[in-house]
Amino acid sequence: MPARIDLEKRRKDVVEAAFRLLVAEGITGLSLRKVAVESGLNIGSVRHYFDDHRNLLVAAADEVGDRMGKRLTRRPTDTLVGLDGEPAVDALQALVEELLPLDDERRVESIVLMEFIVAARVNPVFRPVTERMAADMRQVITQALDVLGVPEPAEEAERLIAILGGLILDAVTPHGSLGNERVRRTLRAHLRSVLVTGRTGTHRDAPRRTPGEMT
Amino acid sequence: MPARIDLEKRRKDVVEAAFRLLVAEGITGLSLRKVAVESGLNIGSVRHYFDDHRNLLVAAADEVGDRMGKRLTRRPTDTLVGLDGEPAVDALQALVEELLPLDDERRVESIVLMEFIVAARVNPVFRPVTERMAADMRQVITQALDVLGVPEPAEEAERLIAILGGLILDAVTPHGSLGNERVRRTLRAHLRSVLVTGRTGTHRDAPRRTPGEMT
DNA sequence: TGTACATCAGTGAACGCGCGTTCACTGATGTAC
DNA sequence: TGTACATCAGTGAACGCGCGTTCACTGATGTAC
Repeated sequence: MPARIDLEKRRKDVVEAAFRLLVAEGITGLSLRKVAVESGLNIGSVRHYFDDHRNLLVAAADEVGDRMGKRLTRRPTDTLVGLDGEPAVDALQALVEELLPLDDERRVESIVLMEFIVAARVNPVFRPVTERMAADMRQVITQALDVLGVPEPAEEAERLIAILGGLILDAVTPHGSLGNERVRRTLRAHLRSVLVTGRTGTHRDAPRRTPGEMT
Repeated sequence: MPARIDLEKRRKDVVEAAFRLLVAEGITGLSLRKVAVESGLNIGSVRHYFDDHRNLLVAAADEVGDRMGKRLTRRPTDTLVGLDGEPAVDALQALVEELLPLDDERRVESIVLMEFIVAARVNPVFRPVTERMAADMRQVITQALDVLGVPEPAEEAERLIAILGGLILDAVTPHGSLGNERVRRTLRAHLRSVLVTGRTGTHRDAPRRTPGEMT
């Protein structure tokens, strides 16, 4: 046996370098040579770890898929049981903010994710990852809304997921306008409207009464 | 003077070919050679019309910006004045559906738009177009909501724009799930919640009364 | 009316470059005996 | 304990390819006179 090297660790290092390149230059900039330079390796070594260019791309896509998967389960939906009103809004906001580019780490992941989602339209290689992510997200968010007692959780999940997609896209891309605070505020306004305003018998609605019951 | 050719018409033809390539292969596939083949021209001719590669890309981005601009003003916000309840929902839905990829024409535009929005993150050349589009959209939608009497129209515009971005992204990209009908349904559910449910003194809320006034 | 010419739409070969891939190679290390 | 060898991490030159760009060129046509 020759030197047994931690192949997985090296691969992670290279994928990390790939992430940096994706952020700086987009998927177009992700050439084997640039990744080699960025990770301090010889181009031959990069190829040694990943076999070919396609495999490197897929490895990077898988990695971002794994990270998003972890983020989705970081705040289990069980803890939402029984929450109502503002506490429910807070808890759901925390769950969902895991997915938004509100700090450097999440920003990198969101950018990488967007690059692969858009690339997947044209390159089928990325579809398994992006489809899995979309399905996981739908499942987790639907369940969260269901646990919180939102009527029609599947429909509301669709709407919330659309908002998340739009917020991520806008925050990542330089239309400039959408700073962290505005992202948070827009999200909160939506969650409030779903969890509080939308439901009958809660805060903003007058309590239901049969006519004549009052006074 | 030599043969005066309709230079603008030729440029449009080439841009049209560029759109087709963007749909088929993404921005990566938009090489001068491929555009030449796709538009039935010599590569030298393409260069003759656009000077260089960058200019061709910018011309395509400008074109999609122009088309989106036209779509934004196709249904003037004046016509919304005085609408309420379901007619308001219908009218706003019609306005906003102009921007969604619900038929081939709009689908092409949405795809091209997404490609340039994502590319703009890394390539400053496209920023003027994407920023102008974002600003126009914000302005038109804010005004529409305002005219319809929605409280906090700016905040609601932000939320609606996020939903539109997410819906476009999902509809264009092959997570597959979001067919035209689901896009329409999700949008309608949102518009209804903003225009009907959300406002005090309208359908779902009991009319406001000072305590004791009842009976 | 006729001719010379300037203009410019359109051509396509040739260039250098960065790319992914191929491949023969080096050398360190664990194992067999 | 010592030696020969098999294994494989890691190297980097060389390849063919598609790219954007350059550039000298053709030829049709409108204008000047």
